[in-house]
Amino acid sequence: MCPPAMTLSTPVPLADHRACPVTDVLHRVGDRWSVIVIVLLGEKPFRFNELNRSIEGISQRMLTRTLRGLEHEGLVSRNVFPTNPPGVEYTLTALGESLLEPLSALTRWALEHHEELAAKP
Amino acid sequence: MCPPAMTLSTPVPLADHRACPVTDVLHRVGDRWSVIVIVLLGEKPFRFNELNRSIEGISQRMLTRTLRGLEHEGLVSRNVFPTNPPGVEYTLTALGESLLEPLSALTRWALEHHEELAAKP
DNA sequence: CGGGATCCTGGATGATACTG
DNA sequence: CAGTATCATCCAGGATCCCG
Repeated sequence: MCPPAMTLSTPVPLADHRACPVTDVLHRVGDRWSVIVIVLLGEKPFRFNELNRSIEGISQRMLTRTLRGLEHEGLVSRNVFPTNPPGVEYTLTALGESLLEPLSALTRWALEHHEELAAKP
Repeated sequence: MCPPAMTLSTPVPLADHRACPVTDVLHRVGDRWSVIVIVLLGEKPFRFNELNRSIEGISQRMLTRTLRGLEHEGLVSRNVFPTNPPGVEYTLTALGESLLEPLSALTRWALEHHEELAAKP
């Protein structure tokens, strides 16, 4: 790696994911929840429990971890409103929104071809 | 999920990955090696050990498993030549090649923005 | 409401050695 | 050359309880 800017085949050290931007990004976003959160936040801002309810199957713990991770990477921003009771709103950063587009390319492919993918379980 | 074909926010059951094509695809391809293999095979056919040498850090075991997985999903095809010594060549299927395009969208994003991603380790 | 802390499990991955 | 087999390890993820 890494394609297509770098010449492939000509070996490039990639001991860990960070050596390759593509693999790196996939590892940050390729987990079970990140993409779902990003796409949801691409629609509108969400509150914590609002997200928790919208994403079936996610645990509080993983939602917290996912949001913290995305926030830490600069894809999501966390805005606290000192109301009563306190409210926390999550939105995409500009960087996060820019990811929406390439993600939708994958989304389209998935919707168009997922039936062709053989051997589910 | 699942965007954008389905209305987001309006909860859709996604107990496991298979409930959402996008998440499903990300889970099949979002592992540590699959994308690398796919992109490499997008360039030209590869032999087993050729791949093994081209992908730094991969173990024989994981290369085997990754190839088997991709083959099983119909993204990669395995062609055996009963020569001496026997040779095995891996190529992308049509489906596999079709994945190359959306993948390159992510690739471009990664190359353009990976520096903006904060907090490596 | 919006989390944090703790314990635990399975699956993904690696190292090493062996084989047709 | 192209794998298989075995054992060990690591970490995402779930369950549960607690807190301001």
